[in-house]
Amino acid sequence: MDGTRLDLNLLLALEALLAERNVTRAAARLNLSQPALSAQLRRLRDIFGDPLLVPARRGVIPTQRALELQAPLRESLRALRSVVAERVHFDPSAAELTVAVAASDYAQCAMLDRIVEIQRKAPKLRLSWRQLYAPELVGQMERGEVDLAIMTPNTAPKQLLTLPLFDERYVVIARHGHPVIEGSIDVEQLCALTHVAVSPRGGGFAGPTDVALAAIGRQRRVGLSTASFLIVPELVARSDHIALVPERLVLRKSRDLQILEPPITVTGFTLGMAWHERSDAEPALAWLRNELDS
DNA sequence: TGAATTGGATGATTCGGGAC
DNA sequence: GTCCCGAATCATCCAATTCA
Repeated sequence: MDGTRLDLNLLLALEALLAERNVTRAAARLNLSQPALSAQLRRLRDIFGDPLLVPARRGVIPTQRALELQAPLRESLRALRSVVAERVHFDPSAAELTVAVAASDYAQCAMLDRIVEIQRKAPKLRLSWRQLYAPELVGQMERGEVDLAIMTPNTAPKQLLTLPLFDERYVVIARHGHPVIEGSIDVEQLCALTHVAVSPRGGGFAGPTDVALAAIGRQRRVGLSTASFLIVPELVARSDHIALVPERLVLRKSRDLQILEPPITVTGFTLGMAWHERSDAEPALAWLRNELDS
């Protein structure tokens, strides 16, 4: 390899090519024309003495050498971006930008206080919430359609960087004046009453509650499945149904609902953030992540 | 300061492979 | 066989940089 001919732009080109696996899209990502990036790829091949990316059915696929380069290249560029970013001062009070955040409606609800505080500190910051769909998240972030995702880190795509924010637990909710439930609930009542369940993708009737019940040889009846978390407290408040929901969803709902300790152990979850390496050193996004984590 | 070099853009073309 | 897509290449031009 002839290292004297290597410049940073070529490494950025290789990074984009490895991420997109398509010369045309990688060129668009770098704001270059396809022939210009093709020429950079030619120089990279010349320098590394390896084809690096070879034509495939759709786009290009990396050679073994290119795959070996991918991780160290990512780390090196990340370090370089950090060095540059440290010198850029971000002023939240004056910053005018729009940040796209993917999250479930529960996650939006859970982060409400922090969002209000962030918008107080950065009044010109516009947050664009969009529905979280994990399988498309990496592509959305690579295309710049999503800057940050609020999700459980263990379900985040492996290509993304993650940071846990807080642990969440489940509580049982029932309406005040419920004919059966008053102040507490036992396993018999939990299994006898009709539940409202959330299935973000729609149509599902099983969740962590069913896993916990199955572990003790019991089951429940889900009478209503909804794709939205936010509607569940309202449904429970207006019916004799009950629900197991993340605690932060109903923290301010005790006037309308009884919030009860579950009679079984339902495994909670960790809510966190996920973001793409390309925005890791972005000062505004780094500031936002730091605020969400505070 | 002007020539040489470098890198990128544009437009056109070729080539290979897949879909129909 | 034809069409489409994507990669690669070529010719030409332009702007920025380097160097004598």
